[in-house]
Amino acid sequence: MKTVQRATEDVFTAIAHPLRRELLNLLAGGEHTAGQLAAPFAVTRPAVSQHLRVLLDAGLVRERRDGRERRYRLDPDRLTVVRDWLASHERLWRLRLHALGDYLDGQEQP
Amino acid sequence: MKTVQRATEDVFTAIAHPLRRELLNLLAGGEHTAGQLAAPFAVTRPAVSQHLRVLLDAGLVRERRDGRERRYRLDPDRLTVVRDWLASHERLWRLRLHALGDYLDGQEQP
DNA sequence: TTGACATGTAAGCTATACCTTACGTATTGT
DNA sequence: ACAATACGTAAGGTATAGCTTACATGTCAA
Repeated sequence: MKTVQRATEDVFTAIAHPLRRELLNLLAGGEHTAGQLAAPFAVTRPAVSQHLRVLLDAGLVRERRDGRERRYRLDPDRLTVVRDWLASHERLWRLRLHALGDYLDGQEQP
Repeated sequence: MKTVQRATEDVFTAIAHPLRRELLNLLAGGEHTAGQLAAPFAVTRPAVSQHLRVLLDAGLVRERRDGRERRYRLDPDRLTVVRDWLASHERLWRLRLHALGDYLDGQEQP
């Protein structure tokens, strides 16, 4: 019986919400203040603040205090979790394709 | 004001749940029946069935009826959504690293 | 110092994700 | 025909995600 648990700091959960992905996209353009990040969206500023918290907990984003502002920047290291999962998946899939190809090759020329 | 909406068939949401990722991992090993997919987990069979539905809606998995069984297989095409998002992200980040590198190069040798 | 600003946090509401048990529906074997 | 099998779906409960408004905190500027 596999038991599966979920962590608040889960990267997959963090990138599941479209608004959070938009925030990451903005941050890919460089450091931004909380206000700059909140401005483009229809939701309230506290909502964005809470989304930023999720990204922080997931380790995707770092915070730097600068006077009365807080500047956020991307920390893309933890995205490797996603890339690795994706890569292992594609590797497995490729193996299966090869197996299928070999099988078909065997059928073609008996 | 950017408005952001969420779709049930969202791939990112589908892969957010660890159990669903486990299911995809199993399916990467080839076609499985619903029962085979449910067996390894601590949750009930209907729960797994509902997770499979989410994966179906996201287009990550296909269903084939075979007698009284249903066989599921991976359809990895839609994973490109994730890979593309990741790739564009890494591209942007690489640009930023280059920009930073150029800046530092400029500083080193004034 | 005092007021305006930038921001996070608290409290509370609503929608929904996720689980369970109970049931319905084909399909297979006897 | 009948019982067993392999499933999906319905109904309902509970936790929590995600939003809002109201408030607290720290900083700048006059």
